[in-house]
Amino acid sequence: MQRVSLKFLAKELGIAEGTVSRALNDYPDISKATRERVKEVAKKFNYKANQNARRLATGVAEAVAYLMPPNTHAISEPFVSQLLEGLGSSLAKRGWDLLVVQASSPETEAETVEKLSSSGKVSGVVISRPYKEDRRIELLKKYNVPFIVHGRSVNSEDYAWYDVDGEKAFHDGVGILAELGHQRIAFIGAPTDYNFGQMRLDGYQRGLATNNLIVDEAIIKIVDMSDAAGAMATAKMLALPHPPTAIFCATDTQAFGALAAIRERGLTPGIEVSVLGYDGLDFGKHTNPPLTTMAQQQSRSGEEICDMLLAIIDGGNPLDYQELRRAILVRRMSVGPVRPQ
Amino acid sequence: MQRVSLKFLAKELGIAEGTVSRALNDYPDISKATRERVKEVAKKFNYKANQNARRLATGVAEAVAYLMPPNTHAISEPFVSQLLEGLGSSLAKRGWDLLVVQASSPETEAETVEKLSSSGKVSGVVISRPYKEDRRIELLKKYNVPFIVHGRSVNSEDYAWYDVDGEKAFHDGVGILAELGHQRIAFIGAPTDYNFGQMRLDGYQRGLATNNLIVDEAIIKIVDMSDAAGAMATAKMLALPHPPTAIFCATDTQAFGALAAIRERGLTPGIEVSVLGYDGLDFGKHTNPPLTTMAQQQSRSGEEICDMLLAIIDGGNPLDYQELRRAILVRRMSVGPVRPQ
DNA sequence: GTTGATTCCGAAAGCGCTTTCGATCTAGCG
DNA sequence: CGCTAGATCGAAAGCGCTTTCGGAATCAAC
Repeated sequence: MQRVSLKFLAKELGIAEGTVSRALNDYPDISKATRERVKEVAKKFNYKANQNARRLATGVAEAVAYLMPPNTHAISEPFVSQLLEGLGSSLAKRGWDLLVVQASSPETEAETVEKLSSSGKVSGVVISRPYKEDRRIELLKKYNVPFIVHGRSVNSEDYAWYDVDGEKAFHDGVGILAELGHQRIAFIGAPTDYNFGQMRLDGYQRGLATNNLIVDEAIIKIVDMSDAAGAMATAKMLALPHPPTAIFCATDTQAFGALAAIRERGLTPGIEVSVLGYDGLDFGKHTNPPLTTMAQQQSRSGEEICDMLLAIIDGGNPLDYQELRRAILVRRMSVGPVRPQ
Repeated sequence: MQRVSLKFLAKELGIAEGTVSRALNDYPDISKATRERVKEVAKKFNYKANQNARRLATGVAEAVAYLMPPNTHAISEPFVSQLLEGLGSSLAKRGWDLLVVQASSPETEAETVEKLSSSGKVSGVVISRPYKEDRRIELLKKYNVPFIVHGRSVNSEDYAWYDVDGEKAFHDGVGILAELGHQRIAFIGAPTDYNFGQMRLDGYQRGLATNNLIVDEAIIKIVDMSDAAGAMATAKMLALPHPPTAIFCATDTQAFGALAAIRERGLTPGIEVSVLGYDGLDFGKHTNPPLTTMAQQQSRSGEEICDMLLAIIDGGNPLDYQELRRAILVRRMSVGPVRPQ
């Protein structure tokens, strides 16, 4: 099959290559007549511009990259899926491409970012779940690539981000539990080198203070974000002489494990021990019992992040794009009033 | 920041541009001495080749696209996530890019495939969940793009695919249920314009025949692949004068809904009504009760598909790459022996 | 009929890289 | 010492597109 190129069309039409290009791109200095003629022939031969040539010539990539979180199996996490979905559909409207990039290992991550930045493959990038101090962010700034961080690092003043206020959510969540009479509220947290892990812990602790509850390190566990880790942490805490009456988990997945561990011990989650999750996974509807959790209000984050990024690519000031969203409570069955002993 | 290009390096080194390029690409006609000198300087200035120029010059894209299933919210489905994850990591090893492409609407899907094929953006594509007759497959064949279908269409002789034998799985699943004494086994299926939907239905029906069970259209429902649809179908069937004692669902998500509907009616899934799912979602561990389901044996499908695709891109014959995997039973709690009336 | 402004298009350069071809230089050999 | 075969590298063309620049043609106006 003859590759149909601009040259081919030009020959076919008997006009110059540059003219064809300008006609296709709606330059004003091409008469309506020839423009239409060109477009017609282009359609007839099913012409599609070679993107690589186009990108090389214009210098714009018309593509953005999503840099996968640095741990494994991240994409299986629902938040990544949702984000990708939003990004993809927003980008598609504009005719841009979405690149999904995985650093093969944590060590090559910097390399990956550098390559992404300097190779001209993308016009912007979005990253998720930053560490407190995140090297990727520094690199992105250094290379002057438009980017959005989904989440925030500790110093987040000088770049664009989109985040949900986990600190506040955990503070408020403790309040909700306290109001139900819970005095011993455990915390199952995520690694605190992730900033979100730290912030949720901070919120939890501030929540304890606000409600005049004592901090007990024995019922604060920082573990992996898996159901197994959540289950193990829960089992340990339930075996304590003075076990918690409520458990607040940094992620829904951990909470799923917590529910299982509670049942495993012959107790009923939501009655004898309350479990509060965070993430708002749909799937929580189907756990036993359905999981009460904190969720972002509306989940158009992918689209919103995409819009922010495109605005910055178009010359917007990154500092104008820092969005903090609130989490709200999704009431299901895993949280209840404290049981009188 | 001065963009460091080949020209820049050449000037810096005092040698020709082409020589630098060949040195970097390990051509044998460059002396070891200059090759090392070149690489050193390249590293010093942090040179990264402009991918667009490179792709234009070589004519190879070094990228593959994953074409999202044509319905909405597909990426949230775990199978897509897993697939993407496998594809991404395999590609990363080779230094290739993964493009995630969404057709903005079903109508533009053909257009999307055409553009993908003709624009030189990718060297190969993978698509999921084909229809019985799938236009995308025809286009891909027509444009002669290397591709792998995750799943199969009705006529699957002349292209490469990777599939799990759903027909057999459903046939065998019915057998498992029948062995437990179930005589009225309902089927909640997926739309049969998807070939997998048809095949699972076929398997179910053949399973009935094998076990000498009668076909009752009242307990065969083809619905959307959502928990809500599964719940609604289940509720209707349970209200029948002669309700099923077991329900076999085409997807785990539907099965989640089925469990809910059964409980809603005051019955206990796994005791009064058995539910068998299909997909092997991890999450099924956490339902009430945990979901028994059919799953692919090992789930390296992303990597395997990637390897197949790369082999075809490297000149392999697509017909050598047709892989059929078996599903196996994951025993949990939602399936039990039939209850004597 | 000349001038000036417009409109429209052709020509050509250039994006940054790869790759072929041939020139130069060195070494080996009779 | 002359000749040939390698070993190395420079030069240049080309990938397919965009975009600037200027020339030709048309038109209006004096």
